[in-house]
Amino acid sequence: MFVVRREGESRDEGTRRRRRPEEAERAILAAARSFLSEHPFREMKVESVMARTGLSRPAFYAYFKDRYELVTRLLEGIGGLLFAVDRRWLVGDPGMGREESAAVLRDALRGGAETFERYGSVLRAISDAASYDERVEEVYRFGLIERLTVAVAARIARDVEAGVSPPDLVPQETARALVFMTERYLIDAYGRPQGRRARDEILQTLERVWINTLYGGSC
Amino acid sequence: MFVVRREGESRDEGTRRRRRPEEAERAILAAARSFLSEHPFREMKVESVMARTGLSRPAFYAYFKDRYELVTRLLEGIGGLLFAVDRRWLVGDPGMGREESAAVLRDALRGGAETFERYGSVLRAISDAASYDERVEEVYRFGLIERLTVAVAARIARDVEAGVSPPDLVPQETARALVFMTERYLIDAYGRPQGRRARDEILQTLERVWINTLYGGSC
DNA sequence: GTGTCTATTGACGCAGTGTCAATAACGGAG
DNA sequence: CTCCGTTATTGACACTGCGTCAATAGACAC
Repeated sequence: MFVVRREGESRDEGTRRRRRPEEAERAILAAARSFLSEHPFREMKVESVMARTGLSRPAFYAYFKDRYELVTRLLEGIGGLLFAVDRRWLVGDPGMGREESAAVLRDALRGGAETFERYGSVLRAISDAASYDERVEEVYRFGLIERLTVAVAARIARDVEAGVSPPDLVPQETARALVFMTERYLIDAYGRPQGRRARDEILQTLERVWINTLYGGSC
Repeated sequence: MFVVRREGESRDEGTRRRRRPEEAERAILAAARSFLSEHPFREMKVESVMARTGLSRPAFYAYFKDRYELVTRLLEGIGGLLFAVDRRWLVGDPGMGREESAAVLRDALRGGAETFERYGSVLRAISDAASYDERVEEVYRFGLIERLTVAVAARIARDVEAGVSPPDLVPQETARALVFMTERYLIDAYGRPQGRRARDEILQTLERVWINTLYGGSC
């Protein structure tokens, strides 16, 4: 007799299935992503993630310390993306002048928005988890958001220095305000299963706030 | 013999203390405020709040359904303040022109910042709790933040109509972005026990973003 | 003093967590 | 094909914090 088994299919009663550790870990991460695309972080119990893997709840703890470590692992890679898409503007030379600076910034914002469009549910989960757990807060708020803020502040400082942006701008504070706005606004737009709003209006609005603040008149 | 008892002092072994329901409720609310001025919401257990009242943990449930109802009650009153201080700008007539609109907006932002300076720890707790509990999310995100957004959007729409703000502004989206920014930025600045930053820089930054976005050129 | 009302609490069951010793699937050696 | 060591997996346990309820005991009226 031959018994054909497909991936994830349960076996005859009373038998287990054994995977390579790396494979199980990836399965758990995938299960978490899948769960978060349907439910908010507050509903993510270890049990409900493991139900999507065919493994038991205790197996989870062989791979992750707790669900906070799990979401932290989901952030890996995504965080880097946010820097990557912004790099051209972040490290750019303000010598290019207002018009070109604004154009490059526009590209960076478009890239950021695309990242949120793709990974919105995970980013929303991390942002939520940051208020649940000190270590997630460390990684997200201080490791990612704050690092982005510092990079943006440095660029703003150079713009002020070059006379492209008005001199009464406080780079560190302005950067913080703009980064916070972008984070919250994009999570709101793309972080929920249901309500995805008009892409053009979202980008147009972000561009307007950033560009008028940095490259508008001193009014 | 006379025994002098001060408020909150424990009595002889084995005796209880009985208060008027209203008094007990106020004591619990005060204990929660006090706790939140020292610890983040994630550490607020029913037990640790009740420890500050001299009452037992189960007594809590005679007054509140759970800790989420507790923080919701803490928001009452504060939410109204945020509307009150912004009222002059929110209901104002854009016929006054850019300069005066900007001046009134500046006042509104100052008022909002003062509210956060005073109630920062509670507002931070509510904002955190909103990701823990659906009902808090309802009250805070949709009841307060969204209502503010709608009011701001209405004012922006009038500004656009009057030609005070540029015509390519999307009122609803712009309002959302600005309100989110202000909320997160002020919670960051005033919501933690430790780090209160320079008041002037904070206000100057908020003003700049709002005013350049709404009353700056169309750039 | 006696009785009534109700604020208060000890004790319970529950949900979800994190751990560990025992189990059994896999893979290599013979 | 069989044996055997490694280790992925899990049943069962203890623990934390929650929400409930019947029983207890202050306060006040008479």
